[in-house]
Amino acid sequence: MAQDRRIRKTRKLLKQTLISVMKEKSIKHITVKEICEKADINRGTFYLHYKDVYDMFEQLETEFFNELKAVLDSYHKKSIRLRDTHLEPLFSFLLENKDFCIVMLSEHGDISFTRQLLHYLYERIVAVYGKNSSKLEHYYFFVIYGCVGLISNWLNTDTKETPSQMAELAEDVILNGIRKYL
Amino acid sequence: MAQDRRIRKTRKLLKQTLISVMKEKSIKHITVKEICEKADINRGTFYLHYKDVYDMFEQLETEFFNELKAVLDSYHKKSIRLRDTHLEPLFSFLLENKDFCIVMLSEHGDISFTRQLLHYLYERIVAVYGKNSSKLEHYYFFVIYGCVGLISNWLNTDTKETPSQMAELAEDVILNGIRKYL
DNA sequence: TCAATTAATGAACTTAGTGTTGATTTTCAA
DNA sequence: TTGAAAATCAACACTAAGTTCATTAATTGA
Repeated sequence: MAQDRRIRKTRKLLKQTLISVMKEKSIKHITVKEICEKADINRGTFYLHYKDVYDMFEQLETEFFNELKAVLDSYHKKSIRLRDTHLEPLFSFLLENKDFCIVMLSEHGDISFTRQLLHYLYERIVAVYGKNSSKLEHYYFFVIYGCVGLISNWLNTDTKETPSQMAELAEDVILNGIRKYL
Repeated sequence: MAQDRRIRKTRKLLKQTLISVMKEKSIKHITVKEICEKADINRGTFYLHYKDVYDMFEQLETEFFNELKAVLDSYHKKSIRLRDTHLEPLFSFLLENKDFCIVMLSEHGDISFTRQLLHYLYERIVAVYGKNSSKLEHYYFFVIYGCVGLISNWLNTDTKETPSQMAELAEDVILNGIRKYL
């Protein structure tokens, strides 16, 4: 964490402004000039912290995934069930960062956020179940993309379910499919 | 389809060039200038056809999804099985457009392609199984994202399986989950 | 094959955002 | 309170965007 209060305040303000602007328009049409004007921060100051809009975007991502990793690691081995060790804390963390996640996963976001989330889930599932056949690999991809779909739909329908309910639902569909619901 | 041969040739060349450049770098860093130089086409000519790089990108997408829709509609009701009526023709069409799909779904692509593909699959699944509870809605999102995951992994691992094999695999994991494979 | 039409080119131009610099002011931590 | 460092401000050169218009080349259909 940055020591100097000025640095903390500047970065926080720029971050809030970027997320706020992303609610209205796509990351690809956002300029450094616009962010700085809305944040009322000198454009030169922006360049003291970030190379460009995408560099800033990536730094926010990195921050987010480091936090996520720290949270999930703390749940290590307290229980045997997937839903307790991985799914429930995952959904809880996403709920805490709801606004951020919604814009990042939306059509205004960048493909790299979704891909990093997928990559992260992939690492987790391989760590738990190992890496065997190419067929199993296909299933892993199905499941991790599927979870991102669940997450996206959950966040965009006012998170009516609790993280715990979502974890149960996710575990069920991962393991048993949707046959019984059709 | 455009009548004038000059128009057809110009657009085809620009399309090939864009896809080729996207193999090396992300859409967000590609300029009109670069495309035109690589295609050896006057920059002014580009603006006769497209507003900007993203407008071009969107037009290619639209073309692609119109074709996909036409293909899938032709399989209507020939069989009762999901894998025959939807999955097999879907995988076949994607295989035919492999190069295009790989770059569009890659980290060099734009989020809008993935989202349009998801949107399209969503419409299909709702058409087949209807729209009931919010719980079922969650499952739909799980399944359609899951399919995109399967597609992405399949295309990026040299499409070792046939479209028919992928259709069977997809149907199985959608309906029954992955319990038996762990 | 010819004539009318229309697409593509080339050059010029304005506009807008980028990224950097250096001097100056403000804020911070110790 | 003071020295250090962050933020500001104005100025700068640079690059790509997007438009205009006169000119050249290619196409279609009669």
